[in-house]
Amino acid sequence: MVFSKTCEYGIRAVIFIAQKSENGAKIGIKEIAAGIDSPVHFIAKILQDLSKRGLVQSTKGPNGGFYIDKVAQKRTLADVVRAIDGENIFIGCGLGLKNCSETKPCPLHSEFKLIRSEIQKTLSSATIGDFNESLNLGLSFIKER
Amino acid sequence: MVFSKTCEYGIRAVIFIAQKSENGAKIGIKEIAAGIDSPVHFIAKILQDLSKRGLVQSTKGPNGGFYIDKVAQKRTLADVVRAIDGENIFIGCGLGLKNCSETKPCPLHSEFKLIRSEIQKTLSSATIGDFNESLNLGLSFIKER
DNA sequence: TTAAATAAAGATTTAAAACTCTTTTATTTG
DNA sequence: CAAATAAAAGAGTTTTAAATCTTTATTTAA
Ligand code: FES
Ligand code: FES
Repeated sequence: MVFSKTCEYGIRAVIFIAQKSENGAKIGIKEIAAGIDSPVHFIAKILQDLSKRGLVQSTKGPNGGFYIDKVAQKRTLADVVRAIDGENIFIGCGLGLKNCSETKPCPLHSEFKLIRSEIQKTLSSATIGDFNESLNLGLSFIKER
Repeated sequence: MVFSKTCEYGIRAVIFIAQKSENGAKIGIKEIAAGIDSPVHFIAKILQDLSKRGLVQSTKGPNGGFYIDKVAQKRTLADVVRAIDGENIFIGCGLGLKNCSETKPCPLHSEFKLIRSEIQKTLSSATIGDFNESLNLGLSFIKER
């Protein structure tokens, strides 16, 4: 809905890695793909990108994989979304006008502002570190079966 | 962001027709396309679909065009969105899980529920009739220039 | 009753998103 | 150092969304 499929996978992968890498463990790409139920190479691409931006970390070679360092733990899901889908969801007009503005508002401008700020609040108050396993306790799910 | 481009055009077209057809006038497809700044044939397709579903009305021939009857005036933007983009925005999981449910919630389930209900509230409380010109008074815009 | 106007329908093209496959590079370990 | 492992990079394919073009059907009015 709100996010591209790429972005949904990205968020789920980040959450998955955060859950699993709590104690410094590294998670291989295949395990991640299985864990969030996504195509292996597709999520690999996404993580490469997030890795360049420092939102996840990775090392190659045996026992390599993805993890999340102290710094990245403090980043938020808003950063992840911004990295993948860009700013539009945070600032774009709901009716697709090029510029959302107070001076030339669309008929739903004030309503969309509320919606966007709700989205913004949700995503920017959720740090990546919030999703580690000990906080999660198996109460939530990032794949179906 | 939240809607497909098709849906954005659709909403804008419906609002435009509602604004212009207040006194029973009919609006031609070219005028609509110009008025909302969209490709003529593309919005034509969208309106054909909305027309079949009774969300707008149309007549062919000279002086023909699109308009909105009494019944359609009472329909809401939620109906328009549902017709074009389907239900997903109202019920779908923000992280793309097949089924959003309380029993198997994603990590952001309760937050997404708030977002969705905000969207739902906005769209279902805006009737098509709300957008006629006399209410609008040139205070809002559905195209840039 | 014919010509013009207009939407409807259908077919096609283009562009973007989603997904896959292959090769390369870095790292570890024996 | 060689072999194995794992991510990075790049190229390619498929699918879906967006946009365009052409033809047909309906309505009006001269
Ligand atoms: S102008 Fe449309 S949301 Fe601000
Ligand atoms: S399960 Fe994700 S929003 Fe409900």
